[in-house]
Amino acid sequence: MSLEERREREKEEMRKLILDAAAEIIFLDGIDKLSIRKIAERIEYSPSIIYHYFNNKDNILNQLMSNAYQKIITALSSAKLSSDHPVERLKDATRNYIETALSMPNEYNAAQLNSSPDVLKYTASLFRGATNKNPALAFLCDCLKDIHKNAPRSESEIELMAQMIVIAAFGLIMRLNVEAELEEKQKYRLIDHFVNVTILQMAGIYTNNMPGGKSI
Amino acid sequence: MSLEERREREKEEMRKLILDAAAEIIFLDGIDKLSIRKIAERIEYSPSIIYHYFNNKDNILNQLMSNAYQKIITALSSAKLSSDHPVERLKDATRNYIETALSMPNEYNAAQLNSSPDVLKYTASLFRGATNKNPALAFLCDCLKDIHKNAPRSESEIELMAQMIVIAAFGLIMRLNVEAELEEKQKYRLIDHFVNVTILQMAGIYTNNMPGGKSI
Amino acid sequence: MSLEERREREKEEMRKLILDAAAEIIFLDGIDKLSIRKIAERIEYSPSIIYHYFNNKDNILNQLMSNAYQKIITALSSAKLSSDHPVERLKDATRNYIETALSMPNEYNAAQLNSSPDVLKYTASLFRGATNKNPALAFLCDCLKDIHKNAPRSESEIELMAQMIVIAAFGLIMRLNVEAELEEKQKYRLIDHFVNVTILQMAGIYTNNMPGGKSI
Amino acid sequence: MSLEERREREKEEMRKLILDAAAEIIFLDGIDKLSIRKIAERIEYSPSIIYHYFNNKDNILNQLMSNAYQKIITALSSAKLSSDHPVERLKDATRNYIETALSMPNEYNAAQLNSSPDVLKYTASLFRGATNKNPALAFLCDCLKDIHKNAPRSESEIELMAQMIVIAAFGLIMRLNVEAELEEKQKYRLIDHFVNVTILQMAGIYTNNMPGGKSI
DNA sequence: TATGAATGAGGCTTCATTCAT
DNA sequence: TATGAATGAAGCCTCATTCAT
Repeated sequence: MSLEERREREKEEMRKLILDAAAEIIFLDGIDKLSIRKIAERIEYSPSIIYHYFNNKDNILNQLMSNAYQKIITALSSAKLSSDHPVERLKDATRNYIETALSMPNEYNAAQLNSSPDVLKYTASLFRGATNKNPALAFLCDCLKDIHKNAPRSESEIELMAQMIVIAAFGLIMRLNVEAELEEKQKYRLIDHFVNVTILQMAGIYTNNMPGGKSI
Repeated sequence: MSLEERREREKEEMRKLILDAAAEIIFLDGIDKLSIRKIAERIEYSPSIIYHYFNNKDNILNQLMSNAYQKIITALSSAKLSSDHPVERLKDATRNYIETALSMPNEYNAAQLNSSPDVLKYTASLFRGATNKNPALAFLCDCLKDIHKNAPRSESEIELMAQMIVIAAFGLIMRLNVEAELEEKQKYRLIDHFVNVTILQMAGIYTNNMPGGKSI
Repeated sequence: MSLEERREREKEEMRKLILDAAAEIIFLDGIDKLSIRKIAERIEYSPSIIYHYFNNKDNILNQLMSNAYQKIITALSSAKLSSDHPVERLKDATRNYIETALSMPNEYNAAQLNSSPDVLKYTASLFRGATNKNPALAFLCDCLKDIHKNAPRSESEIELMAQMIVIAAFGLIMRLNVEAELEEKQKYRLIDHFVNVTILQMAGIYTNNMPGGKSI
Repeated sequence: MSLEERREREKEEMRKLILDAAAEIIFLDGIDKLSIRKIAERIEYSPSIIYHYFNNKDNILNQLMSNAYQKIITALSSAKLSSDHPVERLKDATRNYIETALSMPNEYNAAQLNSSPDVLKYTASLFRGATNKNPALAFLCDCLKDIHKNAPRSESEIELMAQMIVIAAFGLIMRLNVEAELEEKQKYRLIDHFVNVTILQMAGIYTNNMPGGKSI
């Protein structure tokens, strides 16, 4: 079986090569400039060969989207051990998530705006019970439970809270990508406020008062 | 003048026909699948005639975007007079906004995800001082000021709050559009929670406690 | 008949209007940018009406070409009376011709490069006996005969001489138009040399020696 | 390598096929009627395949122009060794040049009337010092220097002379192409006169007298 | 006389995909 | 496994021309 294994491995490498090239093109030119020809050019093969590794262009795109999502999840989990205090963990993770997403705007947009089942498998967050399938939600729920451990909420309440946070973070990232000309300073002002204030409000922590205004 | 008037009316109708067709295509296939050819096919005219009514494809798109924008603004302002109580007004307006946006998903997406200056002129919300240019933000700020009239916040704090709300609403709408297969029930659960709880948290109203859990 | 006459006059005026507009477009944008629509725009009528005055675009073009040629001929004849001395007249006329042609490069090119019989009727210069049809040749032949009146050449010889001059002048103008980036100074150096030396050589006047080199 | 070689050869053949078709179209309809579609039709392939062999339409045109240029240069240089006597060489070369040009009228016209820098690189003849860049001028200057070696002229005078000859030859070729209906007999009469008389006059050889009239 | 609507052909070009080799 | 040739559909757009009014 060694031969077949090696073949499979080589095939896998080629697939990766193609996906990387595609990712680069998307990063540089945007998703609708991606074409089989451009991929072929970049990997220095002929366009036709790509069809040996993927059925068609959509296939490639879907693979790509899922991969992008994986990256973000990985980034998220790096925050898992960051602090004992759940609120700190929540803030760290959110900031991580936002920054990772902003570092690969095209893939993030493409993945998060893609409605194909292949991609939604990874990105869907709104259905009831999504926590069990979606690591980002799962992580948030853990934090939220921890935060409210003295006056426990129902699973359902916690999930809704987490979903609202995910939704809002998504909105922030998306608009920052769209309004790309925004000044850096204002960009970080918004992110800071989101992480330091808004999330905590959504997590049900803050009272009436803003946090002393110093961060504003 | 009757002749000329009738002609003008007919021209306007044709323009509307074209715009409707375009909207439908965007709705079905997404914005980057819109083409002059597809529009022509749908209205059962030759492609060239479209250039009789619009200078070029971008023209059509811009018209479409600004129409979408108008609809939303109209929806918003209908909430203006809805109630004396600012919290109610806030909730009404948000719900209105969300529902209007969801009623024309692809136009909304197209408008809100478009980075061209022409469109951003209407949709940009994140820059400092956006309140002065963006009616949705302006409306939110008015409510927020009213809500906090007993312990006034700075203009800047209020704007940030409003921006966070806009961002979150945008995130919600966007994800609902992407996860279009979501069950209706869950969809309205999320919207209700957003309008009845999340917004109020973001507006700095709610304390630690959820509102009795009745809406969950 | 007064009514019909007036109608005809008005029709003629419209035709002129159209031709003028066409000429202007050709002058500004070059001949292959000429279109019925552009003409219509310029005269502030609808494109269709143009077909009331001309059968088609080619018609317009042909009319235009002949007109351009007429202008040049007119310019030529202004030299007719310039001097008693035939050599001076020859030089004057040639310079006039060249300068008029250079002042309307697009029309000149278009007219002179057009092979349609309608235009050739005016521009053809090479056939035997062309002198009788072509005023430019006729004028040249007159000068040449005058110049050589002491040792008369045959009509045929004179015509050949004139044709060579016409050909050469045409070559000069054409290349100056093509090599439009040429420095002004060099441009006039070439024209001067052509008028002061080359023509005289072709007219059989000069001997071995250049004219003292002062003009070079 | 045989496979690759054969492929390359076939590719070259296809390129030639395309260029020939283009030349034919230009010959029949003029340069601004050339289109990818027409070429495709003529070679009985689909339009898109043409982009497999050339990057774009301009590419094809440029190839065509430079081929035309090469042909002429080759024709010219074949006259280089034709005779010891410089006057004979001058006459031979000129005749060669004219005949080569007339054998590919539309390519010649297209090349010589093209104002794009890419083409002018090859065809520009009027600027001061053009002799150093333009083989045709260079060849002429060599002859002229040789002819006048007993009473040398300045480089500058020689270049002007050569330029006048080039201009006149260009004018002759061009008008022969435009007046394509001219009788063969008259056509050769003009060429003969140009080569046997006019050039020599322009080269500063002939005196007052025509060469015995025998050629007329 | 004059118009606006409409078309079909044609302009360049890019692309996903198939197929023979 | 890999290639190059080839196509047909599609992208945007311009134009000459016709026709009903």
